Amino acid sequence: MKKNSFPETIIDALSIDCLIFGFKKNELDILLVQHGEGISKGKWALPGGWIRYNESTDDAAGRLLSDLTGVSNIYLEQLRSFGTVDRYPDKRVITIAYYALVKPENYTLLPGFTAADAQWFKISEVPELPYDHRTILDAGLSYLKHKVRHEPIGFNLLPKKFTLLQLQELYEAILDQKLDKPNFRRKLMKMNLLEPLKEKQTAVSHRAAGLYRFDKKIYDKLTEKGFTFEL
Amino acid sequence: MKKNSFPETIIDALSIDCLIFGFKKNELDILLVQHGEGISKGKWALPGGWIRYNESTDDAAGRLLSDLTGVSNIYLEQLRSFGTVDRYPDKRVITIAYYALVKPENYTLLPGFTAADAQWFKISEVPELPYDHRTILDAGLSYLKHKVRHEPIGFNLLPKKFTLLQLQELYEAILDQKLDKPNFRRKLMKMNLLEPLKEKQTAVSHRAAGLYRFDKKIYDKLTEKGFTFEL
DNA sequence: TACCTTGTAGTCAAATTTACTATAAGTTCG
DNA sequence: CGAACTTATAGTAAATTTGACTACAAGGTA
Repeated sequence: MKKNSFPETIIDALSIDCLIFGFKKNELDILLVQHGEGISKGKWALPGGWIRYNESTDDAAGRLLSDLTGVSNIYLEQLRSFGTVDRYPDKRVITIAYYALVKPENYTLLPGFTAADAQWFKISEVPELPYDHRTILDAGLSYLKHKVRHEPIGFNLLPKKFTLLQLQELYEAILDQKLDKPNFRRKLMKMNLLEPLKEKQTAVSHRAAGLYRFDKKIYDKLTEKGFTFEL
Repeated sequence: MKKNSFPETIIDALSIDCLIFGFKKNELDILLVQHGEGISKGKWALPGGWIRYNESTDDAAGRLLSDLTGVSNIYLEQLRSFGTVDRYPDKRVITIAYYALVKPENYTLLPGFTAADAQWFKISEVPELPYDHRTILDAGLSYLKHKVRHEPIGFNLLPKKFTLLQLQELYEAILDQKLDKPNFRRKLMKMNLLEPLKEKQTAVSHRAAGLYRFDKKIYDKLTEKGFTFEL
């Protein structure tokens, strides 16, 4: 194919916007950046950018994400594109939205970003967003809510080792409903999806819970045999 | 916003491709068109086209669909975009894939199309497709398989009035598995989603089955009350 | 040691699923 | 006409899953 001679050249009718979700203190968070210029100056918005001629859209989203967090092995998937005529002022831009799930280990932003540039917000405290970013966020939230029940992606929001209660509280936050502890526990355990570690919680002022790990290899093996994750 | 002075101008780095599904004779079908020019000349491919500056991507997909079928009230939704660097030869083009579900009533193609231009293919008999169209088709099929179990969209592939067996056979074709007749029937009926008509099948060489209709208003009302379709 | 808090096991009725059997209502063929 | 056939529709019963609980264990704190 004809390669563009300036690989940094971008496709100007098409952008990427990222929904970067995190989970801490039993709250779902989202990472926003502050715009330095343009009519949305000073407003918090979804981090985004442009696609270069020599990178796939997936790569472009990955690059933007790693520019913010410095990490590249983060769960990242396309949501869908948003293409109404008037979504962006001044010129026609269609955007492809991606969503990412970030573990607490990767919560720190790349040095160079200050709290004035990029910041985690609780979902319930997201400020007014420019363009159609609120629409994109709502679409992402509702997709997350659905997806988390049919695929084991929630683990990407927890540390590598976690307790069953942490997992339950994650689900309660995303699905926005209380769950019964013994029943939740039993359901998960019956799936044979979680690998129980020989470790326990430390530094807690109550009986320490056992730690578990999610192993994608186990999940893939079960899936081959016809297992489907449902919660 | 700055309007483009030539509304027919298209965005040249971005295209639309449509997965148009149909269902007949217990087989899932897809509509393909034959390319008249370019390196894919003579090959059957997904119908597609370009997005104009003054239309949303949804509208562009609707326009392409109605150009083929002459009908505009067809179930149509975005799948997702495909944006690898090399997916299209000669220049960088990212495509947004849409999928549509077509009722038998709308199976006839618009006059002007001959069998040489556009044609329904059984899913199991789709020829080799150009570019990444096979990837797009597979993504659409797997999404359809998932979606049909969680939302009542299958009805868009059946005539307005249908029997329970027709519905069951539709599900069997999409999910690729046999289902138990009495159990399938009971499950559907318990949802109170299907409106039984006072009519029966005609011109069948066996006991005529009752006809049913899917009413989106009923579904919306149930959904408000917390009902979720699951099969 | 008493008393919190959270972890983990177990119980049991209700609801749902699964795998069937049975019967009804038409058609077709001899 | 009636036996054979096909599909429709109703029903049944065991097995499994869900939902709402109770009970007890294992720490830590005062």
